[in-house]
Amino acid sequence: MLTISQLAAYAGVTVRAVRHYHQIGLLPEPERDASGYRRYSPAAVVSLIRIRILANAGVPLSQIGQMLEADASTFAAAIEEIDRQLVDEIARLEASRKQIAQLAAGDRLALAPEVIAYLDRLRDIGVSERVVAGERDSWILMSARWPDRVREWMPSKIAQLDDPQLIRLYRILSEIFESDTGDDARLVEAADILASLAEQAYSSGEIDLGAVAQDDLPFDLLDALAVEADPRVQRLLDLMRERGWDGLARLERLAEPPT
Amino acid sequence: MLTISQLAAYAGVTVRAVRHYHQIGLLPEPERDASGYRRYSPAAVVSLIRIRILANAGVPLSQIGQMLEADASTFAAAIEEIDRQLVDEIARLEASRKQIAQLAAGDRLALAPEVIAYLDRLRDIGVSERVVAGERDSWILMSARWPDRVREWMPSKIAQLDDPQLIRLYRILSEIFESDTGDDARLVEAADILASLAEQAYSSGEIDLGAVAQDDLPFDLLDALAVEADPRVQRLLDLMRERGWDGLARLERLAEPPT
DNA sequence: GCTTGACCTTGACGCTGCGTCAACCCTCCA
DNA sequence: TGGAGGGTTGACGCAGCGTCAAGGTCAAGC
Repeated sequence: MLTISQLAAYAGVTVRAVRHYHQIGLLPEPERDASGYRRYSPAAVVSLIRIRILANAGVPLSQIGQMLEADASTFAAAIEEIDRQLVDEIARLEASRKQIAQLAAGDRLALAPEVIAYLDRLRDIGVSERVVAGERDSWILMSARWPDRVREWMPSKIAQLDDPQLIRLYRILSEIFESDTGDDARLVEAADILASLAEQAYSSGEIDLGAVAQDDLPFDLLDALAVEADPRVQRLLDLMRERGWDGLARLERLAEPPT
Repeated sequence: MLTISQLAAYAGVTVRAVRHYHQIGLLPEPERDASGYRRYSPAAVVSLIRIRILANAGVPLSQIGQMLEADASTFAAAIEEIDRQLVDEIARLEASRKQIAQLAAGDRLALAPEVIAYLDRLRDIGVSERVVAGERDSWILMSARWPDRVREWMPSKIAQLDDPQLIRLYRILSEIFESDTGDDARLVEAADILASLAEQAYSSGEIDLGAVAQDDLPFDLLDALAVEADPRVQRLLDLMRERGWDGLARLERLAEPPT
């Protein structure tokens, strides 16, 4: 007859594990000796090892009991199911590794390389860090909402940065938000350029980001984010409304031009 | 300003998860409105998404806070560590899949194919199912204790089954344990053969399972297992002692032959 | 006979990342 | 004004044990 620690040692598990198996009814409680100690027969070692074989194979403890009693076909089906779950879990971890590799590859926010390129391009044309940070946050939101489509959109966004009007717009915005003064004339100028660009896009039938913009991620959120970062953005929004446009991240023509 | 459900929806997580992040201090609690509701700024969406990016990459929540504040090299080191853990975990699951494949391959106890072959061989030479089951349980214990070495030992074990004396021994044992009578003459015969085989092995310098037998897995356990399966094994053990041998699973010559 | 150390007992909390009630309050809309 | 659909805190549950806590027991040496 064996004590619990001997049993555990033979089977290569901890005493605590054995007691746990008793608790959940996986391994039957043996008789106790006079002092209340559990006393095990050698056969218990075999039972315990069989349990561990299944547990090591990834079978949840809650299923092991049934599996040890099951007939061959039931057993095989259960095994297949467990294997499917293992495959899924492995796939999930592999996906995590890819994510982590992206993070390690310099970019701490897992933005697509195209977005990184876009932000770098902004810096190249003289856009201030503050404005770039605002753009970055916006693209973080966009990437979270449309992780796949963002990469498709970037080439045209990058191409647009060749437009001298757009470059001028970004530079003005940089100057405004780099300074602490409320330079309203600059804001008006920015609004004019923005309205002009919107007009061009509208007449050429170009609809910035496609139909996705309709309902799903309110572009209002992006605007609100910008306003929060710098309240002067609110003034810019107002100026745009005066010019017949609603929003900023996504411009929409107002139904009725305000009086 | 956003409610908690809007925040959660934008970031693609559950409300419960957001509250959990508050609880563990990962996401700062926002101001409450007059009725005690949490009200979030748009920037909170970005914070939350950043948290999720790391979490999805397999970073434990407890580390995400520090990682978001860490400098580049600390961050990189942490990433590397996480990746190592992911690799380990994947390896563990792959190992489980191998185990499971073995189980699916017909053998429900994960015995090495060599052991299965040995047991089949026993059946072929006419050994009864009961005795084979006893052998199987013994090899389950052996495999648990020496998972790698068992496979090396089997070829010689299988070769030994060509010995007519051994075949005869196994057949006698089968007859004994298949019948319900206490046929002592048969037991004596078995003991004689066993002693003779032990003598041969001893004189040829063959030490059954090598030095492993010394201390680690008491072969007494195997003997006790057999006695438990059928008490008549005890008589066999006694007979062997009379013949100067101790044990059964592993025979050892007694220092002093009993009087 | 006494101490000491190793081993046994039950009971309970901790870990991870939330899911899922429960019981109650707030807001908005028909 | 009533009901649906938000929000709030608090608590338990999940898997598989690890790890105290607070004792009782056993074998050995003095």
